[in-house]
Amino acid sequence: MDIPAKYDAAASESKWYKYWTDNNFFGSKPDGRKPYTIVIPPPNVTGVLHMGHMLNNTIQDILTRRARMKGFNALWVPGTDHASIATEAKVVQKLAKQGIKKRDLTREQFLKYAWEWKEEHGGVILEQLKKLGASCDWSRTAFTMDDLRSESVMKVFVDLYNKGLIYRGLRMVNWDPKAQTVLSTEEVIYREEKSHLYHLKYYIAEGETITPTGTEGEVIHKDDKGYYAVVATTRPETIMGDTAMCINPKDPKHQWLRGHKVIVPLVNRVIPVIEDRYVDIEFGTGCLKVTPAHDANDYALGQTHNLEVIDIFNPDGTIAPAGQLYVGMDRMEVRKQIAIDLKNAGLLEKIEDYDNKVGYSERNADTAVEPRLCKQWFLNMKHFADIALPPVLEGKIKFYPNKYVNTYRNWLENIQDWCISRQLWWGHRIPAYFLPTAEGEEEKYVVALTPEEALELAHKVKGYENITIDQLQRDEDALDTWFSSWLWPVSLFNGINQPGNEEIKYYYPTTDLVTGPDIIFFWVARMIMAGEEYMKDVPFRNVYFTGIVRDKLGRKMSKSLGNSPDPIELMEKYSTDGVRMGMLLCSPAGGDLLYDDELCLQGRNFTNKIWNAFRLVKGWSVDDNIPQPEASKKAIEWFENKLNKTLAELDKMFVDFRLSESLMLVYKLFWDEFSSWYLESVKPAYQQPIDGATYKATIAFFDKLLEVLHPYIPFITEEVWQLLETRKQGESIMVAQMPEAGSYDEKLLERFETVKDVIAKIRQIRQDNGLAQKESLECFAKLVDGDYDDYFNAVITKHCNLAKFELIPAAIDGAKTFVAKNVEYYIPLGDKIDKEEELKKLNAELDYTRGFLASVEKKLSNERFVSGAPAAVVDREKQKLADAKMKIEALEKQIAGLK
RNA sequence: GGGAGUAUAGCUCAGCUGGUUCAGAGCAUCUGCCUUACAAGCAGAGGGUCAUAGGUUCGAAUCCUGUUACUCCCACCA
Repeated sequence: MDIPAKYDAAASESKWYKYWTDNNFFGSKPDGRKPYTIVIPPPNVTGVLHMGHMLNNTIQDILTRRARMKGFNALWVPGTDHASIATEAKVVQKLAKQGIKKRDLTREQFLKYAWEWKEEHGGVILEQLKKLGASCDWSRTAFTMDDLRSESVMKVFVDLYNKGLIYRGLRMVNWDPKAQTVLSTEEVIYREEKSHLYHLKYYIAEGETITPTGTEGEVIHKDDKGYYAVVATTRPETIMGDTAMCINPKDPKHQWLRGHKVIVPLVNRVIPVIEDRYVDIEFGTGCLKVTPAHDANDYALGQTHNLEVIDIFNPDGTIAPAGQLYVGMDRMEVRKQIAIDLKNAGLLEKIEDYDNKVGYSERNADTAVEPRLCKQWFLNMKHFADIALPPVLEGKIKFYPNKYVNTYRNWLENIQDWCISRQLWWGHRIPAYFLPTAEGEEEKYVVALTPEEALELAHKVKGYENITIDQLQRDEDALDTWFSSWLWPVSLFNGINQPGNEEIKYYYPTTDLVTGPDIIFFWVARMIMAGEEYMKDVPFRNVYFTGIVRDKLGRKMSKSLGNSPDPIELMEKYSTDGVRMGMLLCSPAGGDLLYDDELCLQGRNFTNKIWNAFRLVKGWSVDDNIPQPEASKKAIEWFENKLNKTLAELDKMFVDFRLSESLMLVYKLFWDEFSSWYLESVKPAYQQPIDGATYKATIAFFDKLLEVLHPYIPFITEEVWQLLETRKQGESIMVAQMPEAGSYDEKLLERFETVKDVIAKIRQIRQDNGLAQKESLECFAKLVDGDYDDYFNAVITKHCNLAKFELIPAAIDGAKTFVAKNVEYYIPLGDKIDKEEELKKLNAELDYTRGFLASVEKKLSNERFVSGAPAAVVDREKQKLADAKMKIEALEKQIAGLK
């Protein structure tokens, strides 16, 4: 066979991916085997692959491929998420470029554009996953807005409404003025920002007289215009909505204000001074302006003190007519302008610098969220917290790393109701139908799957017995995207629409979930809720939380920093296998990962190593008539044991999701143990044939190694596996059986470690004396104590090119010498030996050993140690003592001999 | 403000219930080698008061307490 010197990754990748899909190796159907199931965290349908996806999906693919090879019926279900806000924003943006405004379109027209966009850009990310080698069952590709999923969402909404768990309520919610929709509390991220505290003068209303109360520490402001109080605020633009000023009743500074009224600056509205212990006396001036319509805390104050609510903002964040001033201006502009106007009016005392935390939309980082009072749909979360907490606390679901259990519990124990409605069109439209009502009358609605059913329900409402279907007004709002994602593990198997069907029974609960900790609340927790609610069982057994991919300086990867490499380019540069390895090499279990291109290089170098080992083995000619060399026989026995031990260790690591470590383990197995030790032990001399038995064993080992490596680096392993032996059409490493860990002899492995030590020392002597490998040496062994272990001598002979390797009774003078275990080794080099140098070395070792002996003796002479420590520990120390004494004796003899 | 986590070699990390995996791995560095599988390589070497101060113990990287630094999550004082 003609083997190219270089491995052509690109050709191999497309060839084998096609081969796998052509043979439907990724497909899964329920059968008699045990299932292994992963559902993909659905990426945004219009998204592109980033480094986080690379990591996440590499891990999922490793788990899936390994399970498949372990004999499970492995299924990895792919799909995409409609990502309501993000996608709608993109579509709006695109339309804006064409001069089309969303508000000029009907819902149907807009959705037509949105679907076009989805068809055009959707699925790119799935193609990219294919390049990564993802072994998803593509025939099952789902979309959160496809028919089955949509139907599931509707059914669940109606069901939860009927159970009384979904309700409609007027609440202070987080409003995104750019997307013009409400957000859930989880969708708001707070950022520290350099801001200002504006100190504003609120004059006491005309006619009010001030009498100091005489309280110690009282602060009364007065100027030529009268008495005034100072309010510190970060948001002067909201003063038009002020309906009270609030002080702490215990605040000594402001006792004089009690019971008075003050005038809102510029607006000139007279508002009461109210008292509430909520106000922090120490913060700012201790005076708080209360704007019930635009701050959650102020709203709560307004409720207790029965304050008027003046909403001064339009949905887009501009000032509404109710604000009276600055009508039509954007809130941020108003903030600047009002500061100037206040100053000019002498109403601004000062401006202080202040670090403030401002909420932003998670999906829309440049627009500050505005607290706003409006009517929305909510899901009662108390019930869901109650059913979702036990499975995690009891260990029915395991989190890796475990620390997230705390995070999870904390969230569930302090949960707030979930605002599930969004003022968007791209999404699942809420199946609620409003009944016609008179102006000012309370709203009435029914919830049903179809307009027809809604009409039936409406007819049962008193006074609506005769309305027609046209009079029903369906709610314009869509549902939060996560309201469909939370059903994912159930809806993918149609478990909502067709409970108890064959697929849901077989695949549910799924096995592992791989995702980022950033969506533990958004998604993981809610899937557990939905799973428990609808399947009465957990949606998955294990959740593996990946870290966040950072650059090597520890910064988050972001578009704006430009420190995020393009995954596709990486795969082209380092090969897909190389990048997969690179991702995994830097992902410690439970920590963030500091990504560096160097790691992909290391990965690519590894595939090259495999390729070269393959070239070596495949280059051998086999002669069944020559006897098997002793060295080969022993090396095979050793490697067999080594392999079994490693396989056992590997199994353990996978149980604990220690994937990065597992890769390092097999990396070393292949590179060090197999290539450097095993192959060098069995390698025939140049252009000499290899015996049949050794060849067969070597191929078998190689085979197994490839199989073990396949989940990590699927392409090169398939390529080499296919070439290593004649394979039948339709065979593939990805459906081969994963080698099982057999028994192994720990003692034998330890003995071989000594062998490595001896070989290394002889190599050192060669190097020190400039002796080429071609030049053969003689080596003599002298037993110091115990039994002589010559089991692997043939291996030593082979590695070190020894012409003679014998056991002798007495020391040899004037030879290079070293001690390993209980044997002294002598290598006569004639006059080449440098006595001075040798003595120096031996003396140094002698000194060290004596020091070591002293420390052991000290320990053993400590009676408290001897009596307190377990017998086994004491025995070990005694053994150390004996070994050291023996070694000292041997060294002393050698030194004497040299002299 | 509440909580969680981390601190071990230049870098990234292992080191579980204290004692032979006790000071380790990979990468990087340095020194030899173009030795017919592989220079994208081979053979070696150096490098750490285990953040810090105490404590428990015969014995601590490991357990406990304090301190410091960093990271993350939650809450949100205008």
